[in-house]
Amino acid sequence: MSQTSTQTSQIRPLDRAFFSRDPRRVARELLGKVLVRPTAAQLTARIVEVEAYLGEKDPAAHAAAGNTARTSVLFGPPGHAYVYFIYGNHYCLNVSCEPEGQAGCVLFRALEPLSGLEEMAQARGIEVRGPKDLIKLTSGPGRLCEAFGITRARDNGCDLTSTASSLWIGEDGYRPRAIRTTPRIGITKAADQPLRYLLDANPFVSRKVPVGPGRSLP
DNA sequence: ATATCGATTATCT
DNA sequence: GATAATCGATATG
Repeated sequence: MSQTSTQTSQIRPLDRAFFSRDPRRVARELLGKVLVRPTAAQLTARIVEVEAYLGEKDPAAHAAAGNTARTSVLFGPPGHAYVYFIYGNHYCLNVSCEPEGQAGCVLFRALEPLSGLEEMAQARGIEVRGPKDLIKLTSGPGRLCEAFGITRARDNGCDLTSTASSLWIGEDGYRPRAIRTTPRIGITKAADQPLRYLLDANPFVSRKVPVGPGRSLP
């Protein structure tokens, strides 16, 4: 039994207005929603950790470089997939937010797999034998993209509000209990702002939450 | 348990 | 030419 299963498995898409808002608001409300890849196996996974990027004025955001070939999707209409390649190795998935012209987005950092786990394991190239291995499926922005077969060539610009898309976001009635925020992971600029959102105590989040104010001995 | 490090390439300065 | 919204392996306590 998964951590966040629900009675029905009916999944309905989110509308464009949901994404046409401040990325912080979208990030918070995206927790508990479901990412869907309609393959034969029907890949679905619950969103348990995301980060907000605030557009051109956010030094940590790719959009800070302006509207370029790489970032053009961010400046387009909301609800579309922005996929980029990083460290010569990994893809990361975002969804564009705010009205067209504004470049805010939300990065997907961790998912809890719900269905199609065998196909995810195959895509990840790992064997699932216990809960520890299950976490390695979709816990981390690079891992979840590999599990879902997400690449820039295939998915960048995809409309995530349409069930006709090969990748979309829906909701199944699940309501998160406790939501927590922390600083964003792996960035150097604007690293102090608490723009990472996660489901508290969910085992699939990519890193443990810092305990308290970092105290070190003098 | 945490720390450090190498891989590998698109993108920007 | 330097850097990067990461991962997995290896080293060390």
